[in-house]
Amino acid sequence: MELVQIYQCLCDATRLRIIHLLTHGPLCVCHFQEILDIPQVRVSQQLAYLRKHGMVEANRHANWMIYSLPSKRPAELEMNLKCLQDCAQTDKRFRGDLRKRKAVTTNSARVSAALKSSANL
Amino acid sequence: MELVQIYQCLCDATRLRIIHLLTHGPLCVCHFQEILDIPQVRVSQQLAYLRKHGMVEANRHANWMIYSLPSKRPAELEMNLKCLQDCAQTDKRFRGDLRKRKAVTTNSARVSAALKSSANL
DNA sequence: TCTGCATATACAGTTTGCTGTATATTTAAA
DNA sequence: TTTAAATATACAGCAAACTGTATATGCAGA
Repeated sequence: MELVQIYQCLCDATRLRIIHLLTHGPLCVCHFQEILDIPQVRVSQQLAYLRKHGMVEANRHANWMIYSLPSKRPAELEMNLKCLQDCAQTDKRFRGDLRKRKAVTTNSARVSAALKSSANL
Repeated sequence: MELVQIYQCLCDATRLRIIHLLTHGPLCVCHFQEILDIPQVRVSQQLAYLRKHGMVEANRHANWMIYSLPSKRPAELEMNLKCLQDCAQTDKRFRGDLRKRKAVTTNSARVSAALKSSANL
């Protein structure tokens, strides 16, 4: 993976929030929708972009598509994800996303089983 | 500085090489031109983009414009620059740029004085 | 097999960005 | 004050990306 492609994936606010959320574990589309508070189309479109660029992996569980970071990650991606996590810690928006994330994932019992079985972090 | 803006500055191959070069110290436009082997216009345009986004600072020394990273850098920028340096170490292209950089800066005695007086790294 | 839910894709409009050509600006020196 | 060197800007063409509307796909249950 080219370094510049990593930055291309991170250079849009929505994608950046998606990737940041994924550094804390897999999520399904409906979760992104709720956490980010944006229409389903936009979530799917950005996820398609990230998939196309090898930045995320998708696994279907019944009706839900569970997205996660690639299980095998080149060094430069790993470093940048770590850097992103560090930077996000002091940012209001990212912290808010994580708060919502916790609320959303603990409430949806049906999906959480699928999430667990997809966890590769 | 917003994190996403940092990634926007790094998401173009030319800009990425420019920023990487600057992590090793200030340079003037003609140096970029020679190291990157691209026309002067493109260098100036990308530098204008970076300046507009607060990613570089410019100082005139006689005919030359010396570009450098901002003297005061927020934490998230500092972290990402460090990460970039780490990632670049194993990349052929970036290593080649640094090799050229060394050759170019040691050869142009006239400009090197200006470079030294601008060094804030 | 029909229905509903979750998600994806097609398409179009608009914006942003990259590049090249031409021209302008700034500075030092003759 | 003219000239040349270094750099910047204006403009246009084209490609890429973001967004919304509409529609399609895949899956599970009745």
